[in-house]
This record gives sequence, structure tokens and C-alpha cells, in this order.
Amino acid sequence: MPSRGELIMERLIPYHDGKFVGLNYENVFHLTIAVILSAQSTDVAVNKATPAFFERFPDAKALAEADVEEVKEYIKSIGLYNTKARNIVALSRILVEKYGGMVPNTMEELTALPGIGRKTANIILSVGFDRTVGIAVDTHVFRISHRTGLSQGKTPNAVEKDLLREIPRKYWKYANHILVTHGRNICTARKPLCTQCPIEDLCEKNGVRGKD
DNA sequence: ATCCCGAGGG
DNA sequence: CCCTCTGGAT
Repeated sequence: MPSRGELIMERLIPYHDGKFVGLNYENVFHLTIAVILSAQSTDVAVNKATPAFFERFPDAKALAEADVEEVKEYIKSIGLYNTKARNIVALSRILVEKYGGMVPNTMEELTALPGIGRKTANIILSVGFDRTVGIAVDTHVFRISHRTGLSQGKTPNAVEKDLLREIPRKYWKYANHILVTHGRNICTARKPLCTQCPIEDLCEKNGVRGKD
């Protein structure tokens, strides 16, 4: 008998666009920067800023030598730009000094870097290195997990722990983007389109919508 | 006013 | 656990 998590995955897969992230990137370093920039922002906003940004700062070496104030200019249109600019430059310096300009590929090394928490590390490992060790829990995954009763965890970490139990491992690599896509298109934070929802019968908050 | 593919600090 | 950082979209 398929688990609830598996049912949800199977129902949503037909709506999946085949990608693992909506962010545009051409290598692991760009992916890393793009994911950092995407915090509390939309992928559309990030994709709009990254072309000019990566032209000016193509790699870790360029960013390690960059002036933080100049970096800010390129990401001003994205939220939280002060912290992000500082973190990106600090992170790039560490990559150059400690990793030869490359992005490390373990959870421990990644989360030790400035600006990279577990969510960002999960994406980098899974999408950038094909080393899926968890499921990235962002605002969409968090919200949908609660609404569907997959988890009642109060923190992203607690929710991830539940998801790893509820969702079979073969879906892990796709899980984040499948849920994000559903969260953006149907199960939105405000006024979710429940009548168009392919998993409405599996949802615990059928119809009525409060906070989550 | 509220939310967006969060992280870090208190 | 809570708060703050932030512009842009809705």
C-alpha cells in the first residue's frame, strides 16, 4: 500500500516541469549563489538579476576580490541584499582559500559556509552534486506539509524529518521542486486554488484556509 | 498588509 | 523558540 507521501508525489508528478529548481545557472557555483539569493525572494526576481551579476562576477575568485558595495548594486532588486552581499563575498573568499575556488560537496562543509543553511545545502547537494541526503524545506514545502498533514513540525528541520519518513527515498531529489511548483501554482499561501488541486482529497484543510 | 524556493543571531 | 533583514509582487 502506497504511503500518503508517495500518493501525494505521484499525483503531483504530472504537473512537474522536469526541473529540480526554477533558478537559472550553468555550474555549481552559480547554483550556489542563486540559491542564496533566492532566500525570501522569488526565482523570477533572482533569474532577472543573475545574468548581469555573473557577467560581472563569473566565479569565486572574482567575488572574493569584489567590493561588497558593488555586489549590492547588482542584487538590490532582490530582498535582504545587505546580508546576502556580505555572505556571498565572505563565502567566495573561503572557497578560494580553502577549496581552490570550488564548492564543497558535504552537508557539514556547506552549512559551515556563511549564508548557507540546511535548505540551501540540500539544494546544492541534490541538484548540484546529485547527492541527495534530505529534502529542502522552504516556505512552500513547509506550508504544504502542514496543510496536507504530512507534518506538524514547527521548524523546517522538524518538517524535513517527518518528510523523510513519509516520502520514499526515490522521490527525495524531486520532492522540493514538485512541492514548490504546486505551492506556486495551486496551493498558494493566500487563496489557494483548491478546486483545481489534484490532491484535495488528501488534504486535511479541505476548503477552509487559515494560516496553514 | 502579507508573502516570497532562509539564515543568523538572541 | 523568537526576531530581523529587504525589495517587489499581490
